[in-house]
Amino acid sequence: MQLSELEIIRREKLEQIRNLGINPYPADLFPVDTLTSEIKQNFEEGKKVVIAGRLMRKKIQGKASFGELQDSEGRIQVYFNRDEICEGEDKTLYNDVFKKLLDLGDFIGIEGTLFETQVGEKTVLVKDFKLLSKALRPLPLPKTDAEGNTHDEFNDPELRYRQRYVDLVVNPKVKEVFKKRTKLYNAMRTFFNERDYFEVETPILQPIAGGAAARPFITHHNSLDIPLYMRIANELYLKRLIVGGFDGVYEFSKNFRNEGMDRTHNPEFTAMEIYVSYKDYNWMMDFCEKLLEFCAIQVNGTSKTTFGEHEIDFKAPYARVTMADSIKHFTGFDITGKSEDELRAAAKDMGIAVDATMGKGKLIDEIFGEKCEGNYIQPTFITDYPKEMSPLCKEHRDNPELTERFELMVCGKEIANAYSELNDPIDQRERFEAQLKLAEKGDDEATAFIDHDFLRALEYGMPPTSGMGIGMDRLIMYLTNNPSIQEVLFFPQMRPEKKAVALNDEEKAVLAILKANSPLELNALKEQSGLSNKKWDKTIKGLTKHGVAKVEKTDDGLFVKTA
RNA sequence: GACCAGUUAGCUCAGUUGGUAGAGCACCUCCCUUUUAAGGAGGUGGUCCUGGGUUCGAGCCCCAGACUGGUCACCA
Repeated sequence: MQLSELEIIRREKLEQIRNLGINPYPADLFPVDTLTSEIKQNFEEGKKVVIAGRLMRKKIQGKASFGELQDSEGRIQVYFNRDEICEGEDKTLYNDVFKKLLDLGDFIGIEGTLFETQVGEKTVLVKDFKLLSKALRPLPLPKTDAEGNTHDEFNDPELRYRQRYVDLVVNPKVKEVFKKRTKLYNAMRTFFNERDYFEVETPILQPIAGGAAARPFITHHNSLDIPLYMRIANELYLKRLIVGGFDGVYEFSKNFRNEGMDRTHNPEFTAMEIYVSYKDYNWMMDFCEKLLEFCAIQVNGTSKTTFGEHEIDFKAPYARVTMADSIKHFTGFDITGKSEDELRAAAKDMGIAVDATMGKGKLIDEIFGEKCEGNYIQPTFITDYPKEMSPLCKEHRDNPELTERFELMVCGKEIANAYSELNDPIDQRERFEAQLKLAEKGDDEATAFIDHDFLRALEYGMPPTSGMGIGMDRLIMYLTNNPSIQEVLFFPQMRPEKKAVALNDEEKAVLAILKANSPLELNALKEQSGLSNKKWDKTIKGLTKHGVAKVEKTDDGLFVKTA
């Protein structure tokens, strides 16, 4: 590995620290008793504190210095005075360890007392400090000026996502996003647990990837010698638990879909799914709007949130519009009672690309997606979806062409999807068979396998149940005003960083000679390689460049050795 | 998948018609005992994303590729 000048300097300092008898990575606990936030909130002149964190600023002014210590809560100014730290004659701890050997980013522990400087900055007067962990790589160091402008911000998205640990250290706003994410989870758990709904865990490795239509990741179990799929949804398992007698179950489900990536799609993402027995989708709408109002307030302190140019209010209740009314409102076309051909002609008139394979449901869905969906900025329930789009949803009590389904639209995108769950096992089997036929015809949105065990469960009887799924990543994007899913995932999926260093044939051959006999005199190696002058030159340069071989000059001549 | 943009020091970025690669911060040396994005003086640091090509000469022009971001398409 090629080290930069800065990294070499830090490694040399590490050696010097060891030479002073200081362990740069001590094992023993450090008795932290205060966080920087507590110091700021309950400031008390002269109070003794023990704090720890990264040294993030170091301004040496001769025999005294200011610094900044960053812990999990933020930063506090620290003041290093030579004679406070070194009471005797030996000033090594200040002059050498602090001034020369400590770098920005190093973890240190500090014992000190609180005071305010002449300009009124709350500060820890350092009485003693201890190196807790040496940082060998330099951190980027954004700075904020008096007007709040950030200079040299660490803002390259590629570096930020690939090295999220660095992003979190130097960009405090990033940490806030993830704190809110966890607050959202906690708020939901509180809301559900208060109602005695039961948090469960269901299989991620599934023999049939059911519950949604998406391409799964496939893997293989060696001792069973069967394929297994990473779940694309957990719906069918939660319903089995309702069959088993739980009144309400929920799960935060990491789902995996082997599809394209963009700023709203990551191959793994989180859905919250909840199923409650003896309820229907009307009840679930009431539940959903109360839940989201509660969550927004828990996360942001208010039901209002800003997303891009929009201000959204999650305060309940939300408007409820049937899909037919929505289409009538935005296109003037009434879909009720229309035949497939009439729908296709209408869609075509609206400029929507249609083809002969599209059924009624698909046509309606296209019209809605094209002409209506994007208009719903404030939270709005769209209800009563066409039957063929919803194979797990109960038929509408008033209209056999529709289902008892709603989606919650916010900023033109779906964030929740809910049904009165289909619990008629015969109907369910027929819907699965219909899906199977669609899949055989080549519709890749249709589910190609029938989960017979799920049908068996339904045959034992599932109570009337309403279920809902919420896209957690999308919801937290709204609540933190982030237009990209990568900003709300700690470690978004990225392409592999680098291809492995590829050596060419000459380089491989020379390396093989060298490995058998290292170090080797340079000219001897050259002769053994049998390469022409030019080839040799290129090859040895390539090897040193890749850091696999090293040329050293001694009094006896030039020697090559493996790195 | 298509199109557009980007990739230069640890970080953020300049880089003129193709002619010895720059700044700020960071880093190193020296001075400085209540400063605060930035005290003073001096200095070090480069795979200009990779590989080809054009050229006397390429960070810059041409071709191919990698990665990233954006828009669109596809996909819940």
